[in-house]
Amino acid sequence: MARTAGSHSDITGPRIREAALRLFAKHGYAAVSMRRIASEVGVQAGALYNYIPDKQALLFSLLKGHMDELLEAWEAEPHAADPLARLEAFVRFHIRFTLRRAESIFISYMELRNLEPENFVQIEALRRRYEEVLEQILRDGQAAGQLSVPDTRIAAFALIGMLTGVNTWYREGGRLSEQEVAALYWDMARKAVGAA
Amino acid sequence: MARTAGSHSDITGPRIREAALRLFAKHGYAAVSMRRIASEVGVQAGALYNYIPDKQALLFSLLKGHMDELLEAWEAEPHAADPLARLEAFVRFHIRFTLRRAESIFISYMELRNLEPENFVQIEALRRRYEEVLEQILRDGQAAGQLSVPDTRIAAFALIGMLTGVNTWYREGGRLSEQEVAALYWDMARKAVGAA
DNA sequence: GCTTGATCTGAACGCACGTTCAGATAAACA
DNA sequence: TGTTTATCTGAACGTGCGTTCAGATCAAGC
Repeated sequence: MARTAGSHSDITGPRIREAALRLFAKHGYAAVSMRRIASEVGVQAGALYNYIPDKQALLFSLLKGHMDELLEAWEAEPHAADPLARLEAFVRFHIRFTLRRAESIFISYMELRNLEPENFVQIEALRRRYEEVLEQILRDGQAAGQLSVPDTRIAAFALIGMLTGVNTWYREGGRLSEQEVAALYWDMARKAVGAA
Repeated sequence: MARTAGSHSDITGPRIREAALRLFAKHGYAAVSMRRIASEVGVQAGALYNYIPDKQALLFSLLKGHMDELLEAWEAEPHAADPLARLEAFVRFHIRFTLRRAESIFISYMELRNLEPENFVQIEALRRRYEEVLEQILRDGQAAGQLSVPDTRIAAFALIGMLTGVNTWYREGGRLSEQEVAALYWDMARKAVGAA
């Protein structure tokens, strides 16, 4: 669907990001050409440069946008005072986010290595902040005697790895609903950290 | 280190695979050129084609080799009859393998999407066979009343995700040894599946 | 209805890609 | 020592890459 010249700024901008996200997730950053993204949007490659300085900035913007959205969405979540309740909220939140933003989650793990150093450190810092959220919950729960893990830092990594793994097998319309998956993972996560 | 003409077949072959493995793991398949691999080996790009038909076959060969080694290494492991003991052996085996073959593990998750369809299905089948090993252990353990998971298939995915995640943070010479890491993960894995 | 300015086209830039192959080289064997 | 042959070089092939830019196009504001 070729686009004629004129003003489509409000449409084209978001569509570039959507197409890039989808294609990067499917084929990888390095394997996707600007021409391919442009053709998906229905535009010539040159037109992309009205919206982004270069390909690297496009990748960074996608990852930064994703991490910001992730952290903001967690902040917007109702915060229980009780550590165990907060852990359950975190697990369910993470599963939900992982399933609904599968492509973003995917590329923010896969494409870190394709970020230029100064972009990498920014994304890495945001990721650490998210991991820190979980670790703090575990520390609080441990202090409250509600759970027991050998090492809160490692436990945080282990839980996030376990939860994020859901997008290697989950397919919409499969045998389990999002709620059922969340319940299964919460059951295992709760036990893994030694909570009642 | 430029190589002069003549016979270095026994050296060059393995070195191509080692260089490709390292570079693919670091930068990704699509981002690594044949010239770059060749230069790492100390040879011109054309010389690679004495050893591999093309770039895709090189990737496939690395992934196939890795999966074969993984499955064979598990078979070679002493097999306890007791399901819980076998689960512990599997966890420790998987951690050990993940840490020692970090690059292979990494690309066999990351580069699946860069395999051509007929290559993909082969690797995918091997991966499923490995997952099936774990699921069978969980089923046996469940039948023996030694553990309790809500769904053996999902539990297998969750455990593998949790264990494999170790290579996102583990660095040799860090604060924990391989044995300590394995002990921590086994503690969490055991609890996660509701074993005593 | 005309002008302005944002938006897009289409061609071009230099460069690097995967792959091929004739010819140079040196190790292995007679 | 001379010959053979596996191995590697170096140049070339067509292709596609990210990016630039002059000029065409059209929506919006006067």
